[in-house]
Amino acid sequence: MVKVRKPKPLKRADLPTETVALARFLIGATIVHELPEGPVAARIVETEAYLPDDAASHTFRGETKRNRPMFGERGHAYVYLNYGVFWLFNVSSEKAGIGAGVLVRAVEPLFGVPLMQARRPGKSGPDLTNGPGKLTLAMGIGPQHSGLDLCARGELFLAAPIAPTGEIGVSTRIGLTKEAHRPLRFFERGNPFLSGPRKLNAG
DNA sequence: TCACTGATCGTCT
DNA sequence: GACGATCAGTGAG
Repeated sequence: MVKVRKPKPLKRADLPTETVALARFLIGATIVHELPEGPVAARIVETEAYLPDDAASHTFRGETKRNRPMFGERGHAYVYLNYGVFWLFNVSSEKAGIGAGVLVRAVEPLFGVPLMQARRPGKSGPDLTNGPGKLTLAMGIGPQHSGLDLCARGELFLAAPIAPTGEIGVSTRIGLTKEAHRPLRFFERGNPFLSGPRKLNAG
């Protein structure tokens, strides 16, 4: 009988206290979600940093009811509705009182792939999770998780990498109209689950 | 492989 | 009342 050890949440003390450092740190880390149907887990392969002085960030104009989680201690979830259609998943990244976060843009499924496919009918392979709206759909992440502590053993949390992380590439962020020139997107080079145009993934 | 477009709605002005 | 950290589908080169 093989015992399967459940992954433990990352300790908050292990997370970098600065947004760009955290965005890099999270590449390769694991997202675990205990769905009612069973557990799903995935490896983060692409992130974007949204800084405190960043006009592209939701926190730029100050704290509101919606973006409050981004002003919390690092390691909390901020989930919001984008274009009225998709939920996007972020991790708060600085000390309490400073509004900043890291957007998770793409993941590589590790466990529970059939459950993910059930949530994205007709999709398979990279198409399952290679975008910020796709991965929340596949993994069942939604508004009910906004504000959740991802360093605590709950239904949704972050865990350490289960495999070595490849070389990290850097590019400009995707889909922005403001501050689009800043090199604040990070990704594992060569990973097939990356989002965005091919040329951005060369860097 | 890239460019373009419609869908859709909570949040803030 | 306008906007947006997206996606899927379509059509051109």
